Amino acid sequence: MPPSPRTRPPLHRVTVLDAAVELADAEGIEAVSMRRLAERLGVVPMALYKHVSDKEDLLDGMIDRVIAQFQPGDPSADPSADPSAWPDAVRRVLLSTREVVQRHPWARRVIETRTHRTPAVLAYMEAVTQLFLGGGLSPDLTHHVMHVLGNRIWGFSPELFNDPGGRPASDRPRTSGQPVPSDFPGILAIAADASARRPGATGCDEEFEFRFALDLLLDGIARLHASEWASPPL
Amino acid sequence: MPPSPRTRPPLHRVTVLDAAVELADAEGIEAVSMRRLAERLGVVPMALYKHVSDKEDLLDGMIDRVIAQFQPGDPSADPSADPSAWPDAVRRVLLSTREVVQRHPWARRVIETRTHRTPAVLAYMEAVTQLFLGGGLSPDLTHHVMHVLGNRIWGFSPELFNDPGGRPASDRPRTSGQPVPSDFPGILAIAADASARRPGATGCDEEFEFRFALDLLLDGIARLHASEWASPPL
DNA sequence: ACCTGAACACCGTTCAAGT
DNA sequence: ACCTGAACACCGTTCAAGT
Repeated sequence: MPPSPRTRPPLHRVTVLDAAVELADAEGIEAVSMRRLAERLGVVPMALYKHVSDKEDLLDGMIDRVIAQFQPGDPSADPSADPSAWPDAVRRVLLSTREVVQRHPWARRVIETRTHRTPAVLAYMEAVTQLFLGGGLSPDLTHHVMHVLGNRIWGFSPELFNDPGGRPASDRPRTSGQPVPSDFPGILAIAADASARRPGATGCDEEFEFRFALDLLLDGIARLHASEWASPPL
Repeated sequence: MPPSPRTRPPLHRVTVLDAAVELADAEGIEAVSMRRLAERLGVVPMALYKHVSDKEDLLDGMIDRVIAQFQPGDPSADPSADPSAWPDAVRRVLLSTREVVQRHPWARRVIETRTHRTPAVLAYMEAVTQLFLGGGLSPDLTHHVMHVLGNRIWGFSPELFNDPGGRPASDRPRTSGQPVPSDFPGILAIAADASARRPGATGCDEEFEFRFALDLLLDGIARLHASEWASPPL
């Protein structure tokens, strides 16, 4: 039986979000309905709407809770101390990311449908961006690298990269809305570089990014093939 | 007004699937419900169930119709004639794939949720596999390459690669069910090689594949960084 | 063989009302 | 401030019935 309203502590946003994450872990994302979630919390469905504005907001929040578990890299290691250390640092970050995503198998698919840049998403992107910039990569190369990793590894949707500057954006698509806050210097540096490079362009050139990722892969594969490939190589 | 049952030609599976694709293109995948689709076809919702067994089957069929548009490569070019031509051939295939996926923006996300290996999916994978094998890549390297491309480029789910052999598979996950038909020699060669290499293993080592993809990317990025990177390089 | 009608068990979300 | 009840407009799917 559900706990009586008198004994149950009042709901908070995190309580709701974490219960939703638990439910998705246990029974899959398609089991996460407002009604089932409310039932699990011993509450009537409408009670949830005090803590999330609608189901989109619930999903945004669930993803935030997952991304909050990502290790944004070892903060004790100063990347500029040893610029050549960035590949290992990136590898560590992404392998720990993968562990989190494996614990929440529904997360990647949900991340792919999000077009909002929540603070948690921005903070994570900023941390990874700093690894590359700190390693001496140019803002331009870092930008492309974030696209390759974002799309192919995390599942970030391309819209997430659109128009991070604070420009007019009157007829922007349904993406996000709010500009990048100023405490994400790496992301801002990349955005500034991109708009300096292609002045008229808002957002990114998806065609170019796709070809970049593809050629990067094919080039690597060709080299593996040319050398005497024998598994496992890594 | 909907056409009268007398004047409307009888529905066929393709008619239903193509109408669903059109609807998804026009109003997004979330607009594709059995009821809205039926309405668009001038028919009562239940009439659709003669042509698709349920909504999963509808989505499978829609993806089949999209994948059927993929160009499986230029069949007039014999890959073994010029083994070094495979990177260009792959590039052409994937760029044409991308054009199709761009025309159906909902497709990538739906593909990611499919775990069935429909004949169209198999035929496409077979064609790409043959490009690599024909270029002289080992079955093992081809296998890894298909994982990298499948996951990161097409959105194929990892389950799609599981256990393609015709082994017992009594307690296989909910994936697929039917073994690979024998007219996909490239896929079978890869599967045979994989199970010879890791005898006990059923399916693939996701951890290993992930590290493979990641290291391939990081290695490529490091080299771009080391050389004097200046965009556009491609 | 193909389609229909009524029904069931679900959804997300509104509004006005309760404490 | 937080939760509830009743209601609305949707879902996918069943079954038995129609032509």
